[in-house]
Amino acid sequence: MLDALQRQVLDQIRAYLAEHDIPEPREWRFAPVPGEGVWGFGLPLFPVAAAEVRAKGLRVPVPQRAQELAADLARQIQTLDGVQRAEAVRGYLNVYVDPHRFGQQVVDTILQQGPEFGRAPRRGQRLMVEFSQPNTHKAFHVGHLRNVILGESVCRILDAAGYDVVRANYLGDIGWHVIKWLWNYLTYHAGEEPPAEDKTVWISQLYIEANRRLKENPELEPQVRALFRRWEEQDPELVALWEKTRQWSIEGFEEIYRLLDVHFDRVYYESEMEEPGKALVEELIAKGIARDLRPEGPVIVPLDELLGLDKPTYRTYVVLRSDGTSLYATKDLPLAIQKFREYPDLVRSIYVIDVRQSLYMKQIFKTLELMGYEWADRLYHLAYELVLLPANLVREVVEVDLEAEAPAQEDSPKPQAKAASSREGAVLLDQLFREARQRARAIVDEKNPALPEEAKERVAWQVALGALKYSMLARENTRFFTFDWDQALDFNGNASPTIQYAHVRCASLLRKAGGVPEESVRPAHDLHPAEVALISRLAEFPGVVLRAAEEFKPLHITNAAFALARAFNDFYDRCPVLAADDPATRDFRLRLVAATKQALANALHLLGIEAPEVM
RNA sequence: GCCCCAGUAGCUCAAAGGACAGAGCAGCGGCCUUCUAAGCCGUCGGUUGCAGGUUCGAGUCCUGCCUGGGGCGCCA
Repeated sequence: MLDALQRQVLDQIRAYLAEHDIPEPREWRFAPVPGEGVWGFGLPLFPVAAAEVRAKGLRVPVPQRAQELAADLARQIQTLDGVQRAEAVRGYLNVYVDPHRFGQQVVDTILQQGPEFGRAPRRGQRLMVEFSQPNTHKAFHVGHLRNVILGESVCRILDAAGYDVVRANYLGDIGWHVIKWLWNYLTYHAGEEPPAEDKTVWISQLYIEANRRLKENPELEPQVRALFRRWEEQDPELVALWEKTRQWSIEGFEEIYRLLDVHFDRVYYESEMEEPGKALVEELIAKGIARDLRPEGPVIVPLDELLGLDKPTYRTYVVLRSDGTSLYATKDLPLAIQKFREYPDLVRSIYVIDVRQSLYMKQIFKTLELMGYEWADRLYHLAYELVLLPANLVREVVEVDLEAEAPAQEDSPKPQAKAASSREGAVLLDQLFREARQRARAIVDEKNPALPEEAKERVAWQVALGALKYSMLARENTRFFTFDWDQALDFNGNASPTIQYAHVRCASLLRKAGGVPEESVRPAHDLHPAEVALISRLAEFPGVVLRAAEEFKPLHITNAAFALARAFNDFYDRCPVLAADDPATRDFRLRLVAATKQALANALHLLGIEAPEVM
């Protein structure tokens, strides 16, 4: 928001450097100026000084030269309109701006832009984000949650950064797990229908049951294999059942997506990729990219060999089983092609998939490159680490999903035997949601007993879901998330309720004031340090959004949102608004509060978290 | 054997090669006849896994180790 001023400062610096024959650094990056109650930006001059010393062979220590340059520049920049003060401090050029003048600008901008604040102009560039990718006929549990929450937030951030985002889902609607499920259904549950509620639970129970039966009676396996053959032959009756049961799963997923406030623009089905995939494998063989070892072996793509790499890098992978049945790789290749056929203008095709598939993703991308697809370099694997579970939860997950992602070792990282963790089936989503809601509800009852019942329920859900989402987003994508009730549902400190609460406080103030003064106000009072800090946090926000989009990191948004909430709470504590000393101060502060409320809401929106009016 | 990720305060985590490594939780001590205390203030807490190197400057980059996790031709 200080962009224009920063550009002017840079122009001055550039002119100075040119005049003194000093090489320009590759990149300029301003940092906030340190100190309480001041606002501005600083620039380290060490890189410039180092470059000059090197270029001219000076015998001056770099820090000393940096300080000299900073001092020289400070004198010039001091005179720029909008600069309150410029000074050289230990090699840094610090430029302070007038918080009265720019504070007014920041507040005006936010109030004028409203929900658009923090959003960049449209770029006219489209990208696709594929995420969630659940398997039908299986459970949806806490392990799958991180993907959905991360994917959704990244989409919102990219959209805010000006991209047109296509949200894609890819359903694992066929494979051994589906056939096992159908076998169990046909043999033991023929004709049954899932309950209207909890479809997913019912479906996952049948899946668990199928696995249990096969584990206890391995002699039944030929039945499953026979069923798989019927599927391969596209037995109409079986296909009809598959379609019907798949729909049950899909309805269950849609319910979960609705609860999470997630939606998709395009859904691909794994089953649709099978035939194109097999055809593609033949093409790969014909092109000499794949090697057909059938019937003794599978069809492989020997990437390292094709690329002439001695060191194992891309290695070799299998694209088709020796019996001609398909694998993930068989289907991922045509899927990538299909995406670009539908959306040839994608500037990026992003896959939100856990980090264990990094090598596999590289293999797929490289194969497409070898096939000559010019868009292969636009494919991007957005990797995230797994959700770990405390040891006493792990067994339950394995129970739920016998092909679980969770490491099933008793000594998995950080086992925590907390009472809250020992609940039965705590990892299933509906139970997770129920527990979260209950915990939030207990706090709402305690904090705000006067709230009407309906509002309490709504707030409890907003808080519960927000806490869950925030706890998963407020960490580096590449770090493990160890699920823990007390931590995921911690409502204090660096957590979403703190941010929501700040939003509520803003709302409350504005309600009591009876609205926001409409006219722009230039603060005339001495701005309190807490006010200046709050304003500077507000001004940072649009830049944070762009950075979060560049790096696909909602973490930057959580950091900014929490810092903003803290700055507001500090302001709230120290600066009376309704009872301000004079009407002008009150008006400015009310507008500042309204701007803060808007910024908090916009930040929460990017995280997929609701901003309540009351709590 | 090769590759990827992580290692920062007691715990969970931040920190775009830049100013004194910061938050939260936990602990201790304060602040509610004044806009919601889901808050604020203070305090305690650090050899950033180890050893070198590059740089004016390294938690961040490079090399080598250590520890933990993950991946590596018919799993998904």
